[in-house]
Amino acid sequence: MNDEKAFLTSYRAKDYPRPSVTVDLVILTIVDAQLRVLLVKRREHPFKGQWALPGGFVRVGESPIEQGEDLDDAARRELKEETGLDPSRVYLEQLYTFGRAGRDPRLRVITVAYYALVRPDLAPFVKAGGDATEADWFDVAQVARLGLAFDHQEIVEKALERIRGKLDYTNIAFDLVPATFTIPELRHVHGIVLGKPMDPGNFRRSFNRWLEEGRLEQAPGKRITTSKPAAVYRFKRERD
Amino acid sequence: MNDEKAFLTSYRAKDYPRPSVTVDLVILTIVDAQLRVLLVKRREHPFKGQWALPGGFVRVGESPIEQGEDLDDAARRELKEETGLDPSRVYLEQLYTFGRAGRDPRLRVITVAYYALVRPDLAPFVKAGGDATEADWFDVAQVARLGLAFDHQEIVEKALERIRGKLDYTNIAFDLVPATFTIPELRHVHGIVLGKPMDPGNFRRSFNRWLEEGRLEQAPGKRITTSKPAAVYRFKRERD
DNA sequence: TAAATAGTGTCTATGAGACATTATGTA
DNA sequence: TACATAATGTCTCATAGACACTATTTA
Repeated sequence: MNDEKAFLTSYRAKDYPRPSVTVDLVILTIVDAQLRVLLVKRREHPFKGQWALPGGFVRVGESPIEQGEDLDDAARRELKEETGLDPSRVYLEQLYTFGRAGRDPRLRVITVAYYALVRPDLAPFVKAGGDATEADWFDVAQVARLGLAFDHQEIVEKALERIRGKLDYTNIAFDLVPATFTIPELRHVHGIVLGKPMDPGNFRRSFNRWLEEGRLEQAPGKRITTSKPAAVYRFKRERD
Repeated sequence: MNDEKAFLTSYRAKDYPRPSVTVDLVILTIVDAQLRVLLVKRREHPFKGQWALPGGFVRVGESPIEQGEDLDDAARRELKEETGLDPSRVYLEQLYTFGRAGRDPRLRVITVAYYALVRPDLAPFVKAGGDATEADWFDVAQVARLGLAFDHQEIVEKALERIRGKLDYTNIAFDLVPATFTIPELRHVHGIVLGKPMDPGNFRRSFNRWLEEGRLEQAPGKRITTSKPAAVYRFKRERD
């Protein structure tokens, strides 16, 4: 026990060079029938003037008992800072960690990337430019042309890969529609994310399975349309 | 451009507290019909004397042009150091990043976890205790009882979840059999990983599909057995 | 020839994809 | 009533699970 105390004080890991660690966020939503990602314009070098993923440094404490914030908390904090949204109302998941030497030309930065799914009815409330930075939603199909800063293009692609893979065996699609939605609306979302239209009949079949499984329930009301209105559903709130 | 230079020198991120970053490895193989993980006994506090995942600090450079090693390289280096195996002959994939404040009682440590699959014919060559540390292979079903150091139990569970999920839609099972193998042998591996025996007929059906897809090919020779010997196959070497 | 294991075949249920058809609400 | 879209139904094909059966090699 004395032994342990002695060790704790003599521990020298902090004498070795340490990297900076950031969280970067791939914040996605659907606007105008396009899958869009929130980007911020860099106001400083490097990559000044280019678009980048929102993100920031993980807060680290220097004492053993006050070590700073958890990674997930850092991601939630950044989400809140960049969008103004309540993190509890947004799906957030760790994506991958990018740490190539030289990915930041200044110094060694390792970034833990997260992706977030924002329901489109909340997207308009995202205060574009939270802390006076320019920010906007971009069609994910267009970001390659923008020439993103750092390795952020790669991070966006990894996020798309992930959500496309998880789309049909998880509930994540429900975080890309408003609180209530119709079958055709959800079908369109799937089509947009996967980049190809879904068959109405086949999609409905899957949808009905989800209903039977209890992941969904019918909601009161109907959509105001110019033809036959569709029934309205909602997601039964408990996360997978 | 002058502007940029000025910024690079004045950049102050290094004045903020930074975490230590490590890579930890969940190195798996199959020994005696059990899925086993390589653990090392800690020789220092904290958790002195307890079993832990092998791992180590990511090497970080302090100059912008010499920033240290990539994360994947750090994982490969640790793998080589801990097992003596050629990393090019081992399947290695980033798993998840664990960074809860307090997970290391000494100071803030964020660890990027990787998992590795070692072919069982290579496992005996793993020099248990590479750098004079005690090391051994443990049945994954038993590690919970050992009381692993840090949050390593959680990391192992995440690795198992990952490989179980990827088992039937990727080629990873081929990294848990010797270079040549029979259908029953591969079937046993699947059964061991998933924790339940596979049906011989059904498994063979899947196997034949992989053959048709060109992921496998028949190899010369047969197994020496006490009854009817099975045909021998090998994996067509190109990674998914 | 018996034992053991490799290897084959069959029946059923499930889900995906393609596509035709019917139903229902609005203008 | 016409139009638009929601909703249903059908056919085919691929795959998984359960399980019965045949074939082949060794001792």
